[in-house]
Amino acid sequence: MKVTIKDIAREAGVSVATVSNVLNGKGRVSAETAERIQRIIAEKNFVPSTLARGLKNKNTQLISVIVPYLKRGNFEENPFFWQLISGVEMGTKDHKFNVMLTRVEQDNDLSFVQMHNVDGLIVVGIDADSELYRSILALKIPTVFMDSYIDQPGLYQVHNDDLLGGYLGTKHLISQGHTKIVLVVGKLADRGVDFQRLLGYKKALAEAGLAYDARLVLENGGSMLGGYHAAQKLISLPEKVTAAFVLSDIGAMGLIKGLYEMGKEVPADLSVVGYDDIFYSEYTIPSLTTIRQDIFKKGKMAADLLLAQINGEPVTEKNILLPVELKVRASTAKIL
Amino acid sequence: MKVTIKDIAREAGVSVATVSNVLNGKGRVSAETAERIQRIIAEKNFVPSTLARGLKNKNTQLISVIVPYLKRGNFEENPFFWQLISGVEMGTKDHKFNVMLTRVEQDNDLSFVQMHNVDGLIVVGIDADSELYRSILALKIPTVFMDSYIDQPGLYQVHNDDLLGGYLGTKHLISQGHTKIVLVVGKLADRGVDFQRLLGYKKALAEAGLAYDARLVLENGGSMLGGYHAAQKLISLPEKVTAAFVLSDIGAMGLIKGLYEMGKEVPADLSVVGYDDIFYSEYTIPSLTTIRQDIFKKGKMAADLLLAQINGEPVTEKNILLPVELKVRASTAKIL
DNA sequence: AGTAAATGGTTAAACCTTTAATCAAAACTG
DNA sequence: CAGTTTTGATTAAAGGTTTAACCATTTACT
Repeated sequence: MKVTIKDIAREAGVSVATVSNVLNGKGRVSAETAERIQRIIAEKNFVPSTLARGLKNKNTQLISVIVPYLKRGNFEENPFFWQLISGVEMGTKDHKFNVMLTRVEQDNDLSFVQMHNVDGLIVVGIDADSELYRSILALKIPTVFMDSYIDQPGLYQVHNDDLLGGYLGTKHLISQGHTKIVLVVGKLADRGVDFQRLLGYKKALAEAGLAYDARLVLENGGSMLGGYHAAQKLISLPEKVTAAFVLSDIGAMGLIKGLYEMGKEVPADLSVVGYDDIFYSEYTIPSLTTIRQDIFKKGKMAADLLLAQINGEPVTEKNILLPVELKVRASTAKIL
Repeated sequence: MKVTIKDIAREAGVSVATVSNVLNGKGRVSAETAERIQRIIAEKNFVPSTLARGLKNKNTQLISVIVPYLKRGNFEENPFFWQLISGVEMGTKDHKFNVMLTRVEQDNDLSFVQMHNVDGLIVVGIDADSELYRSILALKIPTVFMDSYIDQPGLYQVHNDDLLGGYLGTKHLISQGHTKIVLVVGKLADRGVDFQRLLGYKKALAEAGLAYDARLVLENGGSMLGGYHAAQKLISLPEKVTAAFVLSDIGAMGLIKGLYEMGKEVPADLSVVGYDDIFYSEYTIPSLTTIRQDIFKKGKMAADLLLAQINGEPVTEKNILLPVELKVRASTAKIL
């Protein structure tokens, strides 16, 4: 059936310990023996069982990406997550690690971690105030948090510079003469990614001597449909706004669509800035001005950081802040 | 450290065998004892190790989704895959199975299957003529093929009715008066998804008494960029075409963008039909007429089929054909 | 030559479960 | 009451690998 280390040992006329030693480059084994064993391994296409290994060593070469529960659709809809996961997969592949994808529902069931002896966790966008967060910490296994802004020293975290992103997007609009700028956010909290971007938004306003108006901040615009609905809210605002900064590209797409259906043109009637620079942003009509964050790279970074943590390697910086960049395209224009 | 079956046994004052028995509902154990053990298990939050279990039983509650190598970007770009995987994840979750995501590169390295003792495989869009396909079969583990149209009885396969899809999209355009219809495909082969759709395209043409013209079939249009380039090819065609049927929504988005940049309007100058009905298709401008396939459901179906296979349950039909549907939106219009 | 050190291995226990085989006690039989 | 069946458990082996502790040769040193 399945070829085991025993088969190799028998074939090579040595003990299993010796085979194990050449497998792991440990112990003492002569060059010839090692070579012979290697040859037989290749010949018989032997792959050591991670199960048996893990049982002994407590490691499984398996990490898990946890995406907190989002209502169905939202998750699949946003390429952001997929690019991220793709980056993680890429980052682990070279190190012979595999990635398990696990969507944790409201029950916060993390039993798969113990079941599969997962070596480490990458957690995306979690609230430090949640039950899930506490459960994850209780696991006491190597973990990297992404896009979570958890205010606790010692944690491994990866972010893009969201404050800067919020600032750049807003500043760009201001530089085009806009003064009434709607900010469309997913969920407003006193921490997290959107909060940081809001800080950047405020900073840019303040720098330009513009007053911050909380009524211009529209919530629940994180999804396509959310952005679409935000269009109506935006139109019915008492003051006349000339620009919108939507904190996700898919939200921006929804918003533009909503405006379009109400006869408003982008950017003629309203300038729109998105956030993320997903693949589609270049291909929408009009193409989307947005804040670019290298999502793929972020995923890869998180993987690197996690593997370093798992292998007990020292890292210079546990808290990584990646750059963002303003991509000016066709959805924003100077005010007349 | 980690709580094991031994800890439970000690606490309950029984042997580990007894604990194992209540865990698996086997053997004979009195109601009281069983209850006491259950209580302690819950109390101590004990989860049996899949590693140890798998070592004994040869099953790991782990399946893997294999996406054949695609050039980077293409994979993350197409929400199709993600919806699919999301469906798979959903389909396995209830059965306490977990999903490993594995991108197989050109090296066709499937060693992770043996390493992790993966219980089953879901393979997306593979060519029956490839090395990878042969390697997968050689594994001799439960497998479901999706979107592969492998002409071999006994295999578990899931498809949408691609021939019908090709037919419906073409017929829709013909019904609007179009006679010169470009077909933009990913890769033309003598089998597979695109081939089936091509068959449908031809069928609709034949039915309408229109001649099939191979020059109207444009290749390499499966990605966004591919669709974008297809726009130029389309324009420079000797005959004047009035419609395009692009066999992926993202390709259609690219095409529309390409046309737009060359001053051509959709649907005024050219009608466009896409394929897949991904999330964005409703939000593009103009919204995209497309062939809807329930991708999420397809993923879930594949998962169900795989689990049935793994558990040795009888299935009535190994070869599942799911329906497709024409969604008429704004990117197609009657010819003047 | 006699001892010490290096070389190339082997043995056996451990990791955590499952399960077939076994056993003792209790509950039935007639 | 002696024998049989049922009940409720236990023991021990097995699954594939790693690794510390050993051991027998060979080589090096004075």
